[in-house]
Amino acid sequence: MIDNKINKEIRDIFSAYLTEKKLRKTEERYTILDEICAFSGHFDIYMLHQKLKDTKYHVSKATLYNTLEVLTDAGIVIRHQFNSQLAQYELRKKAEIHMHFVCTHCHSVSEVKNPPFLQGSINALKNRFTPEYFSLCVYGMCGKCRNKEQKKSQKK
Amino acid sequence: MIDNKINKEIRDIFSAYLTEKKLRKTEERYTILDEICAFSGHFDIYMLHQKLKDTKYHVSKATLYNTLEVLTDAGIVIRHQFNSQLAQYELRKKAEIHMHFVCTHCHSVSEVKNPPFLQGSINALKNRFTPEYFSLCVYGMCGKCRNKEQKKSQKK
DNA sequence: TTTACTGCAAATATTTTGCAATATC
DNA sequence: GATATTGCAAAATATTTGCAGTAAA
Repeated sequence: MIDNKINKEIRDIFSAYLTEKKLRKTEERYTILDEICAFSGHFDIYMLHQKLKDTKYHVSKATLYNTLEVLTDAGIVIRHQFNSQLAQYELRKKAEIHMHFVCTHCHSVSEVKNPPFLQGSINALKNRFTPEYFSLCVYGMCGKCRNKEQKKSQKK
Repeated sequence: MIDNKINKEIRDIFSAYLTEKKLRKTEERYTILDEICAFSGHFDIYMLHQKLKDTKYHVSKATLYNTLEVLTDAGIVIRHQFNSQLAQYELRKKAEIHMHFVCTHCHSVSEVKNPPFLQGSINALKNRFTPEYFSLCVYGMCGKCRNKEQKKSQKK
C-alpha cells in the first residue's frame, strides 16, 4: 500500500529531480502527483482530469500531459499502452511488483504478483542494456470471459 | 527465420480462421499477410502501406486496419504499443521467442531471446487466466545511449 | 443474389504545439 | 526581471466510421 509516508517519499524524489533538472516546483505538479499516489491501480488522463475536477483544483490537459512526461522521465510514473489508444499510467512503485494480464476479449487489465526470479533474469542482461524497469503483459482470456464462453458452449 | 514453408503454414492458419468465422478470403487479405511475413521484425501501418505501394498493389488504410484486426483476432499477429501512439505489429511466431528492450532515451526497440523458463512460469497461472501469449518489455537505456552518456560525463 | 469487403472521405480520439498570461526562481 | 510553466485553442497524428460501389460465397 502507498500510504502517506511513501507518498512523502515520492514527493521528495520528485523535488530532487526537479532541482537536478532545474525545473520549477509548481503547485500543479505536486497536486497532480498527490492525486496519482491516491490511485490504487492504473489510471489515464481522463480519470486524472476528473479526479482533479472533483477536488475543485483546475489543471488543463496540456499541463497534465506535460507533468506526466516529467514524472515519466523522472522514473516515478510508468506509461503503458495496453490495447487502447489511451495511454495508461501507474506509479512505478506499484508497477514493479506485478505483471499485467490483459484480456484479449473484454480488454480488462488485472494484476498478478511478479515471479521473483524475473527481476534477477532481467538484471543478468546488464552488459547489453541498462534495465530500469520492466513490464510483463500476458495476453489471454480472463476468468470472467472464460466462464461466459463455457456457458455458451454448454448451451449448444 | 520465416521461410516460404512457414509462410504457407501461416496462410493456411489464416484460411482456416476465415472459414471458421465465415469471413471472406479476399486477395487483399492474403497480399497483406504475405507482406507482413516478409518483415523481419516490427512494423507499423505506414511501413506496411509503403511496402504495398512498392509492389504496386494498392490497399487502402481502412482495409489495412481492418485486416490487421482480423489477423490480431486470429492470433496470427500481435499488436504492441511501445511508447509512441503509432501501434507496432509483428508476427506472433516471431514475438513468442523474444522480449523487447525499449530504450527510454532514443525509444528504439530491440529484441533479445526470451528466457525459456518464462513460458513455463506463465503457463503455471492457467487456473486464473488462459494465457495466449505474452510480451515482456524491459525499459532502460540501450548500449548506444549509454555510450553517449558516458562520453558526455567524461568531457566534464 | 446476398451481403461482406473495399476505398474514400469525414468523423473521432488522443496528444502535441503555439502563444499570451502568469508564477517561479 | 528572466524565463519556465500554465491554460486555451488550434494543429497534428492515429484510428474508426459511414456509405456507395465491388466482389466473394
